[in-house]
Amino acid sequence: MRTPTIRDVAQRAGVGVGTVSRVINGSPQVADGTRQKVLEAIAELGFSPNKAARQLSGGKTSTIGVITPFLTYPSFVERLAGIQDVLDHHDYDLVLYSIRHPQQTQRKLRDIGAQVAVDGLIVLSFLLQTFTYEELHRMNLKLPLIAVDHDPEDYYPHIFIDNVAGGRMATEYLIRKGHRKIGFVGHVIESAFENEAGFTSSERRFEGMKQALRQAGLPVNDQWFRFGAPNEYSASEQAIHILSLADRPTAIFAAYDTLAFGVQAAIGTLGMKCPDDVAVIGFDDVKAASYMRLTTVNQQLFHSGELGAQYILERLKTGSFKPDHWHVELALTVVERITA
Amino acid sequence: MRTPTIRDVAQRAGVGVGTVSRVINGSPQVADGTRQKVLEAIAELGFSPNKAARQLSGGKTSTIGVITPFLTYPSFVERLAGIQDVLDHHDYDLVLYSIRHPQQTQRKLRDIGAQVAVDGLIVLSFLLQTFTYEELHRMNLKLPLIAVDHDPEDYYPHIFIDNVAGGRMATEYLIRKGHRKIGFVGHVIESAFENEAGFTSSERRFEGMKQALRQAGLPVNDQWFRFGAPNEYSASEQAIHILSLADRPTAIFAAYDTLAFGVQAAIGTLGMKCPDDVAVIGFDDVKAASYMRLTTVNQQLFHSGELGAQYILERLKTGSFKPDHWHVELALTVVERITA
DNA sequence: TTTGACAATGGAAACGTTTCCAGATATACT
DNA sequence: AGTATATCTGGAAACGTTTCCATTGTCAAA
Repeated sequence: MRTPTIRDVAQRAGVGVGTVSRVINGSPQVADGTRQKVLEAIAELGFSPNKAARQLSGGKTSTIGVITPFLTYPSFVERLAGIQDVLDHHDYDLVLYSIRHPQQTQRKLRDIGAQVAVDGLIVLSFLLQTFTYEELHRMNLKLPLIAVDHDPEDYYPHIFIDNVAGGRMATEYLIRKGHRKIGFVGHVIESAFENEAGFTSSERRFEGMKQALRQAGLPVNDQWFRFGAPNEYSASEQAIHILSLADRPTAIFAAYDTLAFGVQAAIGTLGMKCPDDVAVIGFDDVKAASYMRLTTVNQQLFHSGELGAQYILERLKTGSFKPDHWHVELALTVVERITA
Repeated sequence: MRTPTIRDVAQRAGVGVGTVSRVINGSPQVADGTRQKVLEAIAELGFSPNKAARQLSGGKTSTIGVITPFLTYPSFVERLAGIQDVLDHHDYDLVLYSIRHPQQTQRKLRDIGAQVAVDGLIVLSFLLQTFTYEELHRMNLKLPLIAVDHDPEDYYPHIFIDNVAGGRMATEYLIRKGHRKIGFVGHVIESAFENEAGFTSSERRFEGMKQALRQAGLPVNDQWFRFGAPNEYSASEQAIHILSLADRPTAIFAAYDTLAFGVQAAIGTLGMKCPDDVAVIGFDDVKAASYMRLTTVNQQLFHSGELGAQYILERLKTGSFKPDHWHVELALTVVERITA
């Protein structure tokens, strides 16, 4: 048997299709008795409105797109979870776009806009070059857009953190703990993709660290700063290098928690003890960090996703972003656990 | 200016809409010259077919749904990445459904089917009760379905592993390494959700372990087996309990890598060394396992996602699943690193 | 030249909603 | 009773494709 349409419902309830549509969409313009009949018919037939038709006719998709570069970074996933969570509560679907090559970005965005497959777009932990945002803005893409974990320079609303300040906080924490010789393990910008995409949080955090060091009159020793690929393994290698130096730091700041885990592993490998011989502080406060007892800088990953979804839904409902929601900075806090 | 429609393209190219449609869909029934004209018009106008209209008319959505219970388990994410990867190469979109309460499952599935929002569904690491599958089957849901990491008892095609055998492999590996006293840290089925959902890989792996133990004539000591929440922290607590026993095991098998990380942490906390005092083996071979140098059982997470997507796409193209693709068991291998 | 077969093309109908306008009915006021 | 007003309802048009059928043009064989 065919899946029932709105017309079947109308017939069964003995009303017109318009009325059924009004009931479905919660219009107040329906008499209670009529609404009741329609609701019954809907239940009896197990009717559920066809999404495509709805979309074609009304222009609404009940779908939000999320566009992200790498799926597997744990921080991305936590943000995604936050988004999914609020979308789910509002009966919105979430479609996931993932960009592999930066060249795709333009085309993909244009396609998404043209196909009208989503009502709005969350640009997650992304990394459009600013000029792309500018172009987007110029080509007047109709799609509401919000950036999470990136700063599109006032072209679009965004939720972001101050990475430089975060780097300072982490460093100052270590200084307060009595450390004078502090190292850094970060992410080198190597691949064309990451570079073009503007993947600079590691750099910014490092910048903050240097500021704090200088301000405290502590040594800024280039030998203690190493940059590699963004995974535990590489971080571990960098850390081993640093810690094998004759004159080695007593604490290491890792640009991401993932890197901090690698540093911890390195400390074990070298037969040292973590808080005692070398302290470690990370950045992000990924879920695993709490289990690993890593002292780190919390940046409200999950919440950033929630907020992004919330704001864009609100934008969809009211027609515009609230002025306060154009430039939302999330607070950072040092979470003290056992590694520093 | 309005976004261009197929009609605009037709007009510009001086042909009929039917012809444009044929060009878009790669029909061979178009003369080369005509095709050329149409292609040019498309490029000039920046036309991109409207998805909703296409869907409504043709019944195809170019979208695959993925339905999963918990977004944040790292193993789910890796599978998802595999799916995303092949979908992307075939220009399919991926929409993510996430189920919070098992009661939703039925309704959600029915909705997804009725709304015709996706062409096919990948039931990921899920956990429908078997009876749900049976019901689904009975209600003759038109949607092609494939299960990844779960076994819907021949009602639907599925990609799965033999968890019992995996548990045996892990245990036998430890035995081969000379261990005689082996503990287990697993996942207790506590919440109604997980229970109904049939979340039994931990149990099955434990079953395999007991088999191996018995077969080798080794002690099956209930004191060495502990079950808790599926996170590092809980695992760490369980491990501390086990390792504080006067008569303690020399090796621990953790049901998931995540748990193994907790066990490793516990070992550190207790001032023991990992391979020497207590060996640890995990299960899953999550990305982080390699960085953590965890010895574990690899179950081809990413590949399972790829396969699921591949098979369902094939099903969409050919109209049916290949017989070989109804019951696909993925091979398991012990990956030897440093923790055991 | 005629016929038949076939390739290429145009365009109407159909897909299932929402929206808008017109009509019907009920209510309130004079 | 008559009129104005407000509420409720029915149904046609529109959304942008795909698909199918009819038509035209071309070529080969008779």
